Amino acid sequence: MPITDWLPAAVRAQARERKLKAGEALFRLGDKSAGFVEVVSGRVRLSRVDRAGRETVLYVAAPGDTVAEASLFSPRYHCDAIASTDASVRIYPKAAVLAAFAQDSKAAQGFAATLAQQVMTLRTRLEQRNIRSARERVRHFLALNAGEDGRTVDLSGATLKEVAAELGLSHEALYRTLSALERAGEIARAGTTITLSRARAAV
Amino acid sequence: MPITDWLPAAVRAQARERKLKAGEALFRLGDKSAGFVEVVSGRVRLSRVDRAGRETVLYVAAPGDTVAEASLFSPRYHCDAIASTDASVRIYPKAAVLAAFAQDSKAAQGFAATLAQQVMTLRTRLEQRNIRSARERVRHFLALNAGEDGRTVDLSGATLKEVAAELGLSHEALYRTLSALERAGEIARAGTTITLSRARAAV
DNA sequence: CGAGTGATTGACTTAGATCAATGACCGTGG
DNA sequence: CCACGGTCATTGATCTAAGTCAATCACTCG
Repeated sequence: MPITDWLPAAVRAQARERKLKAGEALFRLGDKSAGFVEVVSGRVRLSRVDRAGRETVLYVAAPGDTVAEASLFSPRYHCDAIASTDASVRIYPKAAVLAAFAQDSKAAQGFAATLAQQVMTLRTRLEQRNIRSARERVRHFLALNAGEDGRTVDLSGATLKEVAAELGLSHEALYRTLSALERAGEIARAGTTITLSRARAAV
Repeated sequence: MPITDWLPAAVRAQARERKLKAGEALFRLGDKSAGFVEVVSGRVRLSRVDRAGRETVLYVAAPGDTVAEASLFSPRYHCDAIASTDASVRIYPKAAVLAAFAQDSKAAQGFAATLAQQVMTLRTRLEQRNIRSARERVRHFLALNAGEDGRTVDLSGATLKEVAAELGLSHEALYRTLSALERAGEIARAGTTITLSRARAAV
């Protein structure tokens, strides 16, 4: 869900760019919230540090991800944001965003729609993680990512390693599972595309 | 995030109640969207059925959960909603909700805030699932759920079995991990409460 | 032409799932 | 008032799927 889908150009124009060195903090728990953030390059992790000094990672944002949307409605940040690699980000000032929402209810709806969509996607992904078996997990993934025709999955743009990470599997496990499915005749692979065979064992 | 936190009473008053028998569909993919849904009792699953007739579960909603928020912004539902048990739900009519948002930008913001909060929670939960080791997973959970003092986790209201499900562990694994942590002196347990010991090995 | 990365496959190990059994509680119906 | 059925909490034994380590091949990029 690219940010351009819902954020009015007028607001986007007010973004502040910022470069971060690996290890540098973008904001810290308790800081006054400046706005929400889009990661342009690098990785930024959100985390909390407990009394014992131990860091608990909440999320690792990759390019294209946005974080701290909730800070729009809160005076302070609720966790730390730290660059895991050299990174660059865009900060969308809270005041500008909220003003846009107040004036233009379409913009607010677009924002809500994007968030609702994300909630759905995340719930689905979480559901996926409840599946224990690698094979079932991969089937779940393929079923959900099949294109219009319901039987073709196009991976172009993502490496299998990335898919493995999304599935919560080691890349080796994914390779093996895919070959097993292929050997079993459930899928056929051609380069960047996977085709589901119609003949499927009943569940 | 209870629905009363953000949905204006005027809209709540317009909810339609509906009872479902186990197996009965609340809506189906492609149906015109009536509004979003709060599950009052029972379980409702969201799923899709692929060409081969195989059902892929996207999410299982329990009492208190809301589903199909995104349908507010879409003319049709994008999946099936089927009662897994006898269930009752409340449907909040789209028109009423959207009208409230248009008139009262506070309501729209409240909605967005709730969604943003959920996105954060879900991302965190997903991050948790990326942790392979049961022990680390439990530590992550405890660190995130520690109360104000940063070292007390109160489980009242949730059984350990429920916690295990949330963590994506078998309940046995959770029991064992907790006893191991206790034996190791990392935590102390007293009935429904778990206390983190300050003395923690450095990471 | 190396260096770096993805894709793939083999061998080995282990953490956690699964199956099982037990005790503590709790409500409830006779 | 108590026996009975149900659920949670807990622990033991066993098994296997998936992680980890490792090696190879194909590419691509300066």
